[in-house]
Amino acid sequence: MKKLHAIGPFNFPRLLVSHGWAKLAPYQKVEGSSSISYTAQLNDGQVVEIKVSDAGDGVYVEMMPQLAGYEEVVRDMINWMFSLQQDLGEFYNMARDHPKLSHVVEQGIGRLLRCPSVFEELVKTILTTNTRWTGTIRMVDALVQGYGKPWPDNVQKRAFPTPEVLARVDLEKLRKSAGLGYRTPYVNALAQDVVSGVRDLEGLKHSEHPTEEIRKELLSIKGVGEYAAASVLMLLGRFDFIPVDSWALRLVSHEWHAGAQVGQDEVEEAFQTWGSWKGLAYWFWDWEYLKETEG
DNA sequence: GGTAGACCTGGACGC
DNA sequence: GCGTCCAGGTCTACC
Repeated sequence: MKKLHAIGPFNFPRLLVSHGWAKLAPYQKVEGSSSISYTAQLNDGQVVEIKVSDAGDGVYVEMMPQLAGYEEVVRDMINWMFSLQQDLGEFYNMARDHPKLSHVVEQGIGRLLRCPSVFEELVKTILTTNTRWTGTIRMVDALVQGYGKPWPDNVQKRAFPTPEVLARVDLEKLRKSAGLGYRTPYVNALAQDVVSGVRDLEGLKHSEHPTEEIRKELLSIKGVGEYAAASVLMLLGRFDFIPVDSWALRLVSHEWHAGAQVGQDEVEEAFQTWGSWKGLAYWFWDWEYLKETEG
């Protein structure tokens, strides 16, 4: 078991619930513990199970089977997925004395759980659009079960399908078996663009291009609109835009407009002062509306 | 640039 | 059990 340190402060349990990704395959909660596992397909095609547990100031990582020569690959993967090297110091300095955000500093929250690849991030995000959360879970599960490579030790566990597999899939079969509906050609086209080299999605992780440029690149993907682009930007560690969905409109409406109908402009305006941390401020805001609806 | 309608599915609801 | 309606973002055609 290997320990990886995080840039502090770090809150593992809160990272797992930072958004819904932990509930989507091939992430899986480890029964009877606070750990999480992820079934990963390595670059050479081997499938491993990676168990990640809380280590206080970082995480413990266990790869099964323990393959020699892959320590660095797995370390980089986990560092990225759990945002271990993300420095939120500047955001914390802004949030520290703010009544709606001081809790992020006190609790060491603000990181978002990621997928190992931007391709997987985008496919999952496309599958969150125009559907309920239960629909997203169903579609992702069907994709993984239908097209993911199995872990040899337990074939019930499968990795997320590669772009190569989704690029050459039978569209009608994908549409029906995974229930992706009209999203089917979007996922297939994205996979084809990755395989053909038209898009270098993984290069976006460490790109030095301005956020607006990356946003335009994301918006050029069929099925990715403003909400989806902003969501993926957040997962890339860029918080200049807010993923405005119907829920965001509801929250802002109740927080600042007494329940009156609002649009994207009002949401952006509400967080204008947070500059390049806008998205994160929105995401972890202490919403009055949530307290009301939770009773 | 703005707007309306279509896309697709599952769940809620009424009968 | 069946039919209808609705919610959820994005795309496309049209103005």
